[in-house]
Amino acid sequence: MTKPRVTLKDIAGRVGVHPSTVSRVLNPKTRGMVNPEIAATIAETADKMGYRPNPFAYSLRTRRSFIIGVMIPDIANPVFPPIIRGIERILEPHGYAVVLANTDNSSERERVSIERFVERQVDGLITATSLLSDDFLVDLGADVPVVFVNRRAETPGVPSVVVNDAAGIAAIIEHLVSLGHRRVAHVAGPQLMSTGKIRYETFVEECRKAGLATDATLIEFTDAFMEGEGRRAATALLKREKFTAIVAANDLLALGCYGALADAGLVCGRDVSVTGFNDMPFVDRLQPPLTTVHIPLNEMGEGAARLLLDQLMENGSSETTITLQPELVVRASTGPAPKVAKK
Amino acid sequence: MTKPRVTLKDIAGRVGVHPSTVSRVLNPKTRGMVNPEIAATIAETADKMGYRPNPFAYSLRTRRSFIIGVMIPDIANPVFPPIIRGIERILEPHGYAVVLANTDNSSERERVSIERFVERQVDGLITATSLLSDDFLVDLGADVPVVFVNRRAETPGVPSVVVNDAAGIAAIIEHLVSLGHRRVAHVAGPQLMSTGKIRYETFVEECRKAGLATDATLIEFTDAFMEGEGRRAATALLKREKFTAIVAANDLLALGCYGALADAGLVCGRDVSVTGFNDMPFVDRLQPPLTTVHIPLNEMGEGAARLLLDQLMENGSSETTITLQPELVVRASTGPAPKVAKK
DNA sequence: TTGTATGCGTTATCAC
DNA sequence: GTGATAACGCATACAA
Repeated sequence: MTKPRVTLKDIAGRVGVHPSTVSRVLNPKTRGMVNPEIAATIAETADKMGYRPNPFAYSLRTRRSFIIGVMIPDIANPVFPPIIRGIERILEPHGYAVVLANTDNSSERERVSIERFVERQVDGLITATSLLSDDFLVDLGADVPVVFVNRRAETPGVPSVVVNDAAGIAAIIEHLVSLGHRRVAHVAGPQLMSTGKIRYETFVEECRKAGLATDATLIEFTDAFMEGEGRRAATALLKREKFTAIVAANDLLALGCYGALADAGLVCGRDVSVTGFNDMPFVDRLQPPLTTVHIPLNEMGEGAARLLLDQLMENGSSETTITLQPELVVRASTGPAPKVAKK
Repeated sequence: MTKPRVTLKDIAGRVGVHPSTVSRVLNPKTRGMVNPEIAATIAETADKMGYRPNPFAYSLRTRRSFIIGVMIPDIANPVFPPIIRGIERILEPHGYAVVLANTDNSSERERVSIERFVERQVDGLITATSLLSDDFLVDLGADVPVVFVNRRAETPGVPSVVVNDAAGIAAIIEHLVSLGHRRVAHVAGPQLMSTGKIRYETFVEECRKAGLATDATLIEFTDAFMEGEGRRAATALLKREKFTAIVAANDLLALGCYGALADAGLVCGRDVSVTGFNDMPFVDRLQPPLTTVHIPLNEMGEGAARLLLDQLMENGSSETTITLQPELVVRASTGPAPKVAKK
């Protein structure tokens, strides 16, 4: 039942040459070294015998695993599957397999995941998480190239692919202003994450520019980009402030705002407008459909994979940071500011 | 920069023993063979030197990769992430890494993915896809244990974890009957998949038992469990039949039905009731929230992982099939049958 | 152009 | 109990 695998030696014996000759033929880079006729014979019988290179032997020899580690907070967050597929689409044709690690936004789990990746000798690492410092991620205690996705690297020279968060937030503010909103609250993301920080800072800046209310009490920070945190934050805001719209730092937080509004008996999109960020799958089917900023998740994954490949192939990696443009998508969760700000 | 990895030989040299002794100490199974004192010294210096076993050398020797392949149709389908996390939760503590393959419901891609997995010498395979025949999956041309998840294996003795589809469909029919529905349509899944087939057959059977209309024209088959197919099927049904409810074979198809109803100017849950299957994430937030059958996705993944571990550890795998119980979740997409069936 | 020899880092089978 | 040695399958520097 367990058919023993065909090895180079088996083929060599069959053809009557030395295993190293077979090795040369089967390796594209060295195939030119060998007599074309005998090479053809070897290739043919290798094929006939169903030869499959032993990845362990290969890796042991070359120290290349052809495995890429991808670290994300949580695959159940709809933002990540499209990114992952983008990564795979680029990497798979090059022979790389992807191993995922969910960190659940725990720096401890990030650390452990990285440890596992290094043990497994991954050839590269793409991380969409952002708790650990750059230093830690960049210097893994091994020579592993890293690419950040959806997170800006502080260390210069470290490749990353991000969206223009500032432009997205600016578009949201402009949209809300055009609807007549003057008091806009912000459910801010974790300030340890570059996305949370930039969106927050841009929010403040754009409100100021637009002449909107800038009370610090209109802002509530969260510990994680998760629905529960969004709900908590929005509830707190509703308790202490008056406003007609909430800008959430991402879709999941916006979803939490939906919950908080429902709790308070307010109608989202009429009493209070809500905006998200990311345009993750299915938010167009929510109740009400979410006004948000669309970001090209697939392209982000593809870009990250390409940046990684650049490093792996030692190409003078021309670009180091890819910045993608977001796009405002207006749906029913935003509407004209009510004359009297509810609660 | 590239610190060379510490090897057994390095440790041996440091302690003054032979590498094989170090190997014995570092392997739990053979540690008992060696003098406790020297063993302690070795373990200590190994730790101090930051020893990490080389997985390639280990795998080359033992033919175990500690990698499990997981084949799914599409990670962007919200049903799968919870299953995957369930799998990882069980497998990770045992040292296994998971490599995913998306097949996009293409048997060709399934074939290629399996090929890749076998090449990479995965220790086991979990598949949530269902296009290829059992024979093909079970006999991979290598000695790789397989577990099916969310698919019933035809070949006896092949482990699988499934839900009681029949019970789920029966609960839906009972629910609809209690709401006064008499003409119920079915958007059936692909009949090549066990879930599609069983749900269809149960639908027919339960309608008969309940005395509902059983016209064959009330049923439309789809080619894939995808939103677009659901929309197409529901549109076709609306064109040719009268009914007050649609039972979709899963949530994604139900989502397609939403679209078709909207196209036809009908209000889901009032004019026509719609039900799904799976209770995938976010369907409780749809417009309207979807009445569906909840299935324990996490447990399915965990169960599959456990069945696989049973095979990997050569435990006399006691059970071979795990059947989980589904649960009807009533939401706003179902309501009382309107007096006059809207087209 | 091809064969020889060696080593990648382990585990396992021998002796001692 | 421990050391020596071979072997896992491959790539490659060197020799021919």
